[in-house]
Amino acid sequence: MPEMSSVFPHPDHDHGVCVSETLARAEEACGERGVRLTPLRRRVLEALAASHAPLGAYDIVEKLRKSKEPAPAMSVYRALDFLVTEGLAHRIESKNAFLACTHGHDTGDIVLFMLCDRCGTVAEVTSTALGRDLAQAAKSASFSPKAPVLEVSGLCGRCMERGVRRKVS
Amino acid sequence: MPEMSSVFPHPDHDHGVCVSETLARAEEACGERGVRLTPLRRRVLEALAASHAPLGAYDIVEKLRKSKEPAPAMSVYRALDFLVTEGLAHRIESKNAFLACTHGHDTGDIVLFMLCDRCGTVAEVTSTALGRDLAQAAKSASFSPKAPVLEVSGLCGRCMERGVRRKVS
DNA sequence: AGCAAATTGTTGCGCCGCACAATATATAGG
DNA sequence: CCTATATATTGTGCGGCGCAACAATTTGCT
Repeated sequence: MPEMSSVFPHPDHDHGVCVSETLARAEEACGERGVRLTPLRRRVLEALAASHAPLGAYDIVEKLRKSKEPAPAMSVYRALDFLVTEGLAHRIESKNAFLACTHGHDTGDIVLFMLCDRCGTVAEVTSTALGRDLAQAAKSASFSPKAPVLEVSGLCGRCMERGVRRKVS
Repeated sequence: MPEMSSVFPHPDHDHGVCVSETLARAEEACGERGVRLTPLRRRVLEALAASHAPLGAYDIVEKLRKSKEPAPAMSVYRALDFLVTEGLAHRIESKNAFLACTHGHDTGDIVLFMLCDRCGTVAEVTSTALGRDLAQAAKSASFSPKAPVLEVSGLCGRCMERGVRRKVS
């Protein structure tokens, strides 16, 4: 059982696979829980899944505006709320942006986001050690933790080697 | 050497001490670094130090508006930027709010914020274990970390015992 | 069809911060 | 010491983002 469950995606990989897999898992999860993945929510999740860099709400509004069925900002926000609540997407607090959850972890997992300042890509990793220390720190402070926000900005390996500035779709 | 360097402040302690000590350290730090702690910046820091709950920018604007020398929102934002840059205050990303740094840690320390959802108080703790695991996780992902954001919301011990909802000044 | 609940659309307001202008402060030369 | 120039700080106007409140619509169920 590896400590890390994921790393940075390669910039040239096939997004179609991520998108279809993410949507498939979302459909299934919603079905099980008896909540509805409406067309709008599906389209928002689709937009998120097509990017491994976090998208701002208005980035999505813009994407939808260019498509056949635009949606007002408020509706996009609500769809994002839904997706985050259902664990299908994450909110990146330090960027006020959102990210599709690409590898469905169980709720309760401790997730750490590494944000590359240059290419914008995000690695979503789970660390058991981090979770243990977090619990330990909370215990020492008599604190009962609920929603951990663990985000680190920096440079991904690829951007450190090459000086290239290539944004991921 | 304790693992944790600080916990939640008692709601009934003397804020005057926090404020004066924080300002004193700020004066000194600015003097050493050759940057200026202008009256406005000082007043903003003072407002932050008087509260152990994070303050939004407009909370501070409001405080200043009630005082003798109001300041426009933009100026407050700039003062906050300055304070954060100089390590005299922290930005709480998950709340879009700011907090005076009350116990000057060296730059480079890994800091974890525990935010009480009920009373709003924040505990600012440093964990060496957390820092080690964070570095380990980064290494595994070939990631070069820069600015860690570690925030956990939940309930502080005091709020868990009593059901009282008493906001800290 | 008819009703309750959920979802989406519309309006509006407050927060956030950029870009430019005005002012205050530091530095150099006479 | 005084002024001129560069630098740093603060003020103002404005546009974009985030979201609350209410209205309109759709969906699920009987």
